[in-house]
Amino acid sequence: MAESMKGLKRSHRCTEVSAEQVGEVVTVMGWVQKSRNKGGIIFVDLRDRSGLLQLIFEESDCGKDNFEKAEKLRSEFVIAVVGKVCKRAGAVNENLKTGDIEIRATEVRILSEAETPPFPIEEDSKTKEELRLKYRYLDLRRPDLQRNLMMRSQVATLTRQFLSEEGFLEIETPMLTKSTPEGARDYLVPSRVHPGNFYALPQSPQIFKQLLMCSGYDRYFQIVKCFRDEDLRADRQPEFTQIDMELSFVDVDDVINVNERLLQRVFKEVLDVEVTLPIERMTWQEAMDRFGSDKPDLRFGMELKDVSQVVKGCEFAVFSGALENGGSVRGINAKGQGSMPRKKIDALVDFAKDYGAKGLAYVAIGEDGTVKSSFSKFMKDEEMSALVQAMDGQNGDLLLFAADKNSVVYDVLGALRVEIADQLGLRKKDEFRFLWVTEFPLLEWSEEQKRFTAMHHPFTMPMEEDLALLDTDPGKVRAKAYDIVLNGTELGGGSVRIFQNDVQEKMFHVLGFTSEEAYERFGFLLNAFKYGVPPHAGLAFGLDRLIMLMAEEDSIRDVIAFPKVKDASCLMTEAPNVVDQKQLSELYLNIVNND
RNA sequence: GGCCCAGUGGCUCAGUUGGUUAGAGCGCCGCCCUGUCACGGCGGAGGUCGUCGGUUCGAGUCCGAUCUGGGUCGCCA
Repeated sequence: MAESMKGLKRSHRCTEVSAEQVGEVVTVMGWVQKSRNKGGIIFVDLRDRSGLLQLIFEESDCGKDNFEKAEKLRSEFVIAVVGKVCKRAGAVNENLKTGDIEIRATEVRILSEAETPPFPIEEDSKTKEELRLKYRYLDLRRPDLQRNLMMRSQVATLTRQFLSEEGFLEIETPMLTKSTPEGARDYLVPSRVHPGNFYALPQSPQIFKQLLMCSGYDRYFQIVKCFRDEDLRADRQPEFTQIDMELSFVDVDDVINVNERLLQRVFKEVLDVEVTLPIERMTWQEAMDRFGSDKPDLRFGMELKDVSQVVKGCEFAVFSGALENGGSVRGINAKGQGSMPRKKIDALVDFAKDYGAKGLAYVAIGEDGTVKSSFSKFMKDEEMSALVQAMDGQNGDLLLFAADKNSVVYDVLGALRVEIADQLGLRKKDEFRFLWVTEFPLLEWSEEQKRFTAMHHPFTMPMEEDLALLDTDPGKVRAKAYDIVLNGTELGGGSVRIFQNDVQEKMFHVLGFTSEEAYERFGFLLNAFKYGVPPHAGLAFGLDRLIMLMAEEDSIRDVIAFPKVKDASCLMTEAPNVVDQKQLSELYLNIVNND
């Protein structure tokens, strides 16, 4: 028995009504948050995306029929109310933006009744995410998610504004495109017209945006969905959104400059947070040496120290063995954690093992200066004190050491550093520490494939001074690649692209592609480059991660309207799902029975 | 694919060393209440403890498997 809203027009959102309108008649529409029936007087909190507004019903104002309707109101009913804005006669509610006023209703219409929702529609929900995602349309009514999505919209709008002012053109690129099996796993779409052939959904518009540079569009951007068929994480979804851009006639500094100004604008306007420019920069090597990570969290210290020289020659086989195999021994100093219970230290050792460490050596320095260590029996006193001194170990500190090949040592200590900071509450969400990480290695050795693979992608320009190394020592070549890091999260990354055919061919050669293979995969790009290509460079932000950090959330699921769960399914729509045999046969596909 | 955590009325949880009719708060339903806003008062309904199997005289509680969700390693050019 839903009523029509005919003849009514919403005049204000809930919190758009203020004390300035006292005496005016307004029409508000929204959801019933809560009804408090006192008998002869009924209070109703009305909710819309702007917030809450109190309605008050008395029979003397609205008449018998309307009052009886008001008595029937339950949570989540959708109603329209006409009434007069009044100063509150009773106490002011300090918790509400509209806490000093109320609407004295003269007419109410029940536009839609509602069943009791399966979980409370409220801020800071305690309800299991599983249930919230099944009823996402109800979850999205909650104020925190509404705030997040409104913030997301604001950031997107500001980004468009800013980039447009900077001369960027927004250009769309195809969603149905060609698989390029280098990199992440593709989502595939079967072609009906070409039986047995497949489109791939883009992992990024990479090649298209480079072609747009070839075509003279100069500065391109796009806020665009990208797809990767890999396992999910708190900050990884199979479909996610990038702020993607590419610029012609530029080098590293130009890309960095325009993007840090974009970040500055967005953080100022959305959060009123000042981002001081220029944003700090650090080479990849320095980031690894100091933080054991290519995306260091600068909100706290606990930097890595290389103590290989200090422990050289000691009797501890773990240390000497690592050094003999070309590795290193490094440590971090967890200040003031010397009294950490053995159980917690053991948990850290287990944590380190997850990252490939065979173990974790520690030195706990008591408040009185006594040293407890997992390896003291292998160390002479003077060796131990030299080590403690090298780590700047004070009374009450906990020193943790990893000894292995460098990549493992970095991984272990980098992760440990973050874990301990988390335990100590050093990662404050309202503190924003940006960092550019530059000079990434161009290539990394794949043990699995027994060849070099591109660390960024195969079109990344090597640094000029390292070009010669491509022939002699490819692993040492640094790239004109850069990542923007915020609070230990990779927010985005990009590179200057190769635009010279000879360099590109050399790159493919190092990657182990024959020219034929390279042409088969990227021929249209290589051909395009033959007809005049400007030097160009670009960058892409992960919009979901950006909003997650700005909204101080722990998962990008909280800033995506309809996210997927861990196994990449959607709990609400139950996608993916089976399709009709008819649909399949049109695609010349058959149901594969794995049983 | 591996490891870790969780799964008890609609929601959030408690459930002692396995032992009679499984509890609480909120929500829900009914009645009452003209200034509430965590409204209040009285009354009421509602669960067999994710699922399957096992141990036991007896299992929410122990064991195994499995499902679901989360975190993470691998993976993510």
